[in-house]
Amino acid sequence: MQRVCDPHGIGGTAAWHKVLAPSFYHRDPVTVACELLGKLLVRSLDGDFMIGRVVETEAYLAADDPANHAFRGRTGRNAVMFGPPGHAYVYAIHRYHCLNVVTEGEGLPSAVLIRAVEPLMGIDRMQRQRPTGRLSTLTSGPGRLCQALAIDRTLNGWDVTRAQRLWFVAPACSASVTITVTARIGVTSARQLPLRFCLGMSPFVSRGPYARR
DNA sequence: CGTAAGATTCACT
DNA sequence: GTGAATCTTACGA
Repeated sequence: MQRVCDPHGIGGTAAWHKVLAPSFYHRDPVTVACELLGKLLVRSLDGDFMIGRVVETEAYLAADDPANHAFRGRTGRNAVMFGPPGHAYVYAIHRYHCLNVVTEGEGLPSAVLIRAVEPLMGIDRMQRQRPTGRLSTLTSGPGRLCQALAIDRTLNGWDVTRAQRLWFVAPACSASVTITVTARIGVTSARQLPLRFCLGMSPFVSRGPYARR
């Protein structure tokens, strides 16, 4: 079992966080999307640590999901989704990037989009990449969090189970969470499917009644 | 090679 | 709520 120390004590005193292993991602995207809520996204850059708590995710299914980039087969852009689970699928949209984690594997092109995190650590470093007056708009959106955490295409295909550059951990202290399920944001097809998952009442989500301005 | 579309964000009305 | 910015990717000629 791989572990990483939390130098700032996020998650409680003397916290040791378990790095999420390949088996965590080797499941269906809905399960992974729900279980990623409350986990910590860790970005290591130039010796700095940036950490955010995952508060909003979306699942993109391998079958019968026209909103999935892989719906019409493998292309240069979506190739990572056809690879092993636990790797980052990063793509560009307009001026921004979006971070996904590949799930399932076995040639099933499914993934979970990370839509929002709550900034916990390395906030000064995040603000350097994405200057905002308010903390509530620093990482509340898929493009925003990638800008704040300096995530771009150079991380496409990156193995997020190795605790280098970009990875996820389970906090040492975690409480049970309430999950709100809604339709996905921004997609132009399969708008009805309930595949967006938010931590209940978190003000750091991108949209919804609890999103802070 | 040209063109259209997009899992976004921001400024503005 | 609406529209523009902006740029990569996909696809057809």
